[in-house]
Amino acid sequence: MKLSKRSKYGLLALIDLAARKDSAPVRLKELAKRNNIPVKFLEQIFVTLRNSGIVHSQIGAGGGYALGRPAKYIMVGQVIRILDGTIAPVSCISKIAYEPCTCPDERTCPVRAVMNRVRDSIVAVIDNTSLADAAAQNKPQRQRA
Amino acid sequence: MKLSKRSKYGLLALIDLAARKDSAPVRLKELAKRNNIPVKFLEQIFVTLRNSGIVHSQIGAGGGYALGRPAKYIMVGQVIRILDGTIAPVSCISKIAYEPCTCPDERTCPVRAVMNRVRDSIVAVIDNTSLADAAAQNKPQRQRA
DNA sequence: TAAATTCCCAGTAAAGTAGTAGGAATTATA
DNA sequence: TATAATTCCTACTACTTTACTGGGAATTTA
Repeated sequence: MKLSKRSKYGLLALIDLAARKDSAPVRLKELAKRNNIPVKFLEQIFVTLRNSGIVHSQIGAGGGYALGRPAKYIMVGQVIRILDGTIAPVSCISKIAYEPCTCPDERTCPVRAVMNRVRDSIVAVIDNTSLADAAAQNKPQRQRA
Repeated sequence: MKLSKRSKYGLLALIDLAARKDSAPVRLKELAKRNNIPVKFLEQIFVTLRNSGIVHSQIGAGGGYALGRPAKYIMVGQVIRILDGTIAPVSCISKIAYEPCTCPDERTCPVRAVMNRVRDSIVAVIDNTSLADAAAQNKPQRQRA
């Protein structure tokens, strides 16, 4: 049930982008440094994100990355699916990456039934949380003692 | 976000046990065959389950495994934790296997915050579904066209 | 032209996953 | 008591995934 570093790093950097007011391109080096991520690894991650349209890039000196659309329209779930592949805990319930499993009868498989509910509950969170939501929730922390 | 085969196989076999009326020990061979699981692999899994008290075993001819307590008191979540380790998508929110992560500030880390909610939603499902529930829900299927 | 940046491809060490293999210990039954 | 059936235990292994690292080409700004 683990989130890969790819997704974790990707989300951290994207949320960092989302927290900015202007949409000027930000250098990868800066994103990496601020979030304590190996630069070359983040580079790979951002190429993938760019190919999916999550960010767009500006090459050359003074270049960098910016979000491809407003942060409130980029869902955490979408980022994870792009970077990690499917969300489904077992491949036999995935819509985008279905693969049959080895259980005797998929239609009555009780593990499949439970995992279906697990998947739904995960999706309910990550597909309803945008980068903007995520960026907002660490700033105005709920009151504390 | 994947469930390992270990957990999947373990759950399948346990739910199979849970679906039986009598509590006579069942041979591993039979459990493996019925659920299409490599015997030797299932053997390893059941040794772990036995060490955790989920099942108890009877050695020798005519021996086998039986649930350690009634199926309604064994939660799917407990089995997964035993076989796969922690549930938490990131180790920095795990109570049983906490490890610091690399983000600049764990207290305000937005990824951590989202993953906390993901973890809670997963746990809400798997810690409220017993083996008995799982065994029951494939038999009396909700009405179908 | 020089510096700064993204882009692209390849390699790699370590860990995790999903098993296999072989045999010792224990027990029921004939 | 012998035999067959079973669990128990340890070790090994092939494969895949993860998390990087390295080198350099292409592009743009100044």
